[in-house]
Amino acid sequence: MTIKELAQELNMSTTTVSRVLTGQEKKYRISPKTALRVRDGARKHKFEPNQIARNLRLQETNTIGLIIPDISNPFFANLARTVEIELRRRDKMILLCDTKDETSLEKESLHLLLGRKVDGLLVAPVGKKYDHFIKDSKVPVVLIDRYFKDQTIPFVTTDNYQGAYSATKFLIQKGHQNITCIQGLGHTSVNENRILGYRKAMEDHKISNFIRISGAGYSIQNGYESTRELLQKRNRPTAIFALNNQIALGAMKAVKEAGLHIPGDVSLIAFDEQPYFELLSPALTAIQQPMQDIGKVAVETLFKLMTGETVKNQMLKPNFIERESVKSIES
Amino acid sequence: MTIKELAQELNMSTTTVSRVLTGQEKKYRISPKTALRVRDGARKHKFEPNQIARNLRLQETNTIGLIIPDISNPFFANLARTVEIELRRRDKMILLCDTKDETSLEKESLHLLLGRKVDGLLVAPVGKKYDHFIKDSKVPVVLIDRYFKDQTIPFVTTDNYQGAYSATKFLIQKGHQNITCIQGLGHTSVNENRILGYRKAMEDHKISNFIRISGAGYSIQNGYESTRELLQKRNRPTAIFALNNQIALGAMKAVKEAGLHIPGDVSLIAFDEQPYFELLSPALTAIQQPMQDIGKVAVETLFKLMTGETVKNQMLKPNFIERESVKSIES
DNA sequence: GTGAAAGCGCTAACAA
DNA sequence: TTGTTAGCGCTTTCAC
Repeated sequence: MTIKELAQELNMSTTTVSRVLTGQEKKYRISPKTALRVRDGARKHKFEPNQIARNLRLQETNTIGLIIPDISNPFFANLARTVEIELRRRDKMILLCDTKDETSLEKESLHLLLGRKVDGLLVAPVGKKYDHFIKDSKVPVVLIDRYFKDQTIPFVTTDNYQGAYSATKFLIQKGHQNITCIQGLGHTSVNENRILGYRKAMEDHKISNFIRISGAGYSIQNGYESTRELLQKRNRPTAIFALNNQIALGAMKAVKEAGLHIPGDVSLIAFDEQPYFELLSPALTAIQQPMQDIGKVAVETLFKLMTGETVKNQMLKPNFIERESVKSIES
Repeated sequence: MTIKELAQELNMSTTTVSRVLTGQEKKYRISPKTALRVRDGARKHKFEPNQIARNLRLQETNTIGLIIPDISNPFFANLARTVEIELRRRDKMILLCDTKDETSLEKESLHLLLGRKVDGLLVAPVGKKYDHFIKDSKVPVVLIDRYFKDQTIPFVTTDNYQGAYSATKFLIQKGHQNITCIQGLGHTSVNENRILGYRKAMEDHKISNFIRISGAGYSIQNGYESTRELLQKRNRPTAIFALNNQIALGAMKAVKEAGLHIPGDVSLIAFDEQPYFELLSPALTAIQQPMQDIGKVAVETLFKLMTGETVKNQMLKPNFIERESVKSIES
């Protein structure tokens, strides 16, 4: 059923029907009687306005594109959930794209979304290139988690530098010196800042000779393989700093398979927190990101952008959770 | 830039432009020269056809609605990922709705999606009511994970009965009798079938007097609270069967907090498999669902439906993974 | 208080 | 081989 058919049935113009259905009866002083008839008719026929037609006419879709690297990574899954809830409150829907951390898929997603005339874009970019966001995107976009240096696209993220610094410092204070980082994707801001924090802590404590960075990729696989290699080294690290939850998982697996123990043989700290970390063997010491807040603030920022307000970048504070995966070393 | 503007600039009709841009130049025998000019012009101006207008005209949106109860549950996050990949291959996009397992939000989502004229619906329903899917949905829908008995909406799911039966049988063969189930949402088919499998195994082994079902909800919270209660009982179970991954997590947490041990004090089996299960303390014995297949088959089924083919329901086989969370009891 | 009609950007039937 | 035109379903300007 279309608005035209409904109007015909009620013997009035589509204009009138449209007006009451979009809540403008006051504005146009439509008689209560007419309004009632319209509403009744609409209900009776279960009339649901065709949003596509509406979108075309109004030049807005009430749809936001969400571009993330991996929805099966609990970090992003949780983020997606918060975003969904926040957007629903504002009567917007999500078009979801998973880029598998591939720039080509990211570009494709961007154009697909732009073609569908989304009103805004929330994106955790792959991070390798960003020209497409600068040049092609005519709609407001806010970056989540990862951002681009020297670019003006607003972002909301965790203070990764700070988080990594305090984790590394914690290890050092426990007596560790031979601390290796297993990193995610080297070109992402997230990774860079975590590395920077790690590096700075090492330098501040005069052990920059021990700085080692290994691996590439935010995956269980990478954590696993990198750790396997590390464990075979002559000068095996006493502590591993895994730069996300997946890497930490892979690292644990490798240690276990090697017949070694955490923290007895190696200590481990993870960036990211997950509900099951406290149940692992041993319970994992971790840096928790304020995920709820990230999602909330990102949506708020996007809406400000869409209404032309000025926005500022947000760097939210992480939270250190000490558990059992780090051993004290006597010096 | 619109197709009209582009056509004007090229001094030809929108028809011609449209035809070459939609790959119909052969069909209409458009001269190669013209086709080339169109393509060049489009590239030069970065023309991207307005999909909204296209959708309105074509009466199809190339969009599929995905309705799930909780995207932060890794089971559904993984499902979403597979679905995304499969749909992208077919040039469709996902509109994502998270219902928080609330029927009201599910209904709302359905109408929102219908209003946006999605071409099809993939839904893991809350399961309490389903009238809205039967009556209101004019587009093809396939149910994932959960389904409705006595209804004709096609579904793809795991053989939950079978999975639960074999898990229970496994426990019994290890000498357990006092086995309690912690369930998810009682009204879901998933839950019912798992309970049925559990029940049948208990009955087949003449220990139906030990049948106990506790809890309500697919959450960590529910697993935690239910287990706490169970542990305080005089006749505490020797084994717990957690009906999903979240419940299992909560159960482990409660056992740990009570100062007890798995499997020494209680054995535990989880429905669902997660990458970290093997790293928990102890490694969790689990029933693995073929998640990739579920997503793939669901998308295939939906497409058959959309092209008018006949489809049949699918019940995929689960896989039992024995690890360390079950103790043998001497009789 | 209500309605006629234009137009959002595209495709396709029909015409040439 | 190309173009004219109607129309997808809605909102809104302008007119009454």
